[in-house]
Amino acid sequence: MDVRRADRRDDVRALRVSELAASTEAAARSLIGAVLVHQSVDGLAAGRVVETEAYLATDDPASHSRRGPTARNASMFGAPGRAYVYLCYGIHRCFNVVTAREGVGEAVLVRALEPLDGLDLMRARRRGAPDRDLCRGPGNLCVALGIDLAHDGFDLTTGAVRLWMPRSPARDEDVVVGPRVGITRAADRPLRFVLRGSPWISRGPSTAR
DNA sequence: GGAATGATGTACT
DNA sequence: GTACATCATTCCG
Repeated sequence: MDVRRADRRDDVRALRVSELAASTEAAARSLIGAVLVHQSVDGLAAGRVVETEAYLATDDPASHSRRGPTARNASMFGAPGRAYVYLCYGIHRCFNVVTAREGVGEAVLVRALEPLDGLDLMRARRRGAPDRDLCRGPGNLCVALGIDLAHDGFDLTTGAVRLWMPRSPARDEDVVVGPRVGITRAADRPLRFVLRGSPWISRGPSTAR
């Protein structure tokens, strides 16, 4: 077990649900630098958010909420500050932070983390992957942190999976904005946010200076 | 190095 | 049947 617990870092503070609601794009930007922690029976694993994408309720044909609630996306329409975890391509899990008020259907997809705590646990969960890839990509980071569909709808302020906000928000010039990746519809909209120069990004040109 | 491919749940045509 | 907010592996140059 790591000595330095991620939820006792002095560079983060508790998430306030109200700060997510103003706009999902703003939330996606402000989540850069946040710390995501999962305390499970196997131990604690945590990483710093370095890549996010906003998915909106209106004029966003790439969003799961575009056609209203279903069994799968129900928590995306639920309370803000909770998790929306879904199965992607029948195999992978993707973790989102619900941002908009109940009934609206907006969320921020977390696409990559810088591993911080519980590296050995992550390595065991990611069997054979190099450290560089432990939390690279939305499916991979869920494996590394042990996040699965059971966490769908979890309250990220009180539950086993928690989100801690950076005390010092990333400066505008340290966040690269660009088009979302891995989608075909609305693929040109600048709704992806990346920590400039981070080596932990999933892919794409967003480490550009 | 890059492109193609298979795995496969959910939701749509 | 087809598309999809993915990833690891295989094949090719």
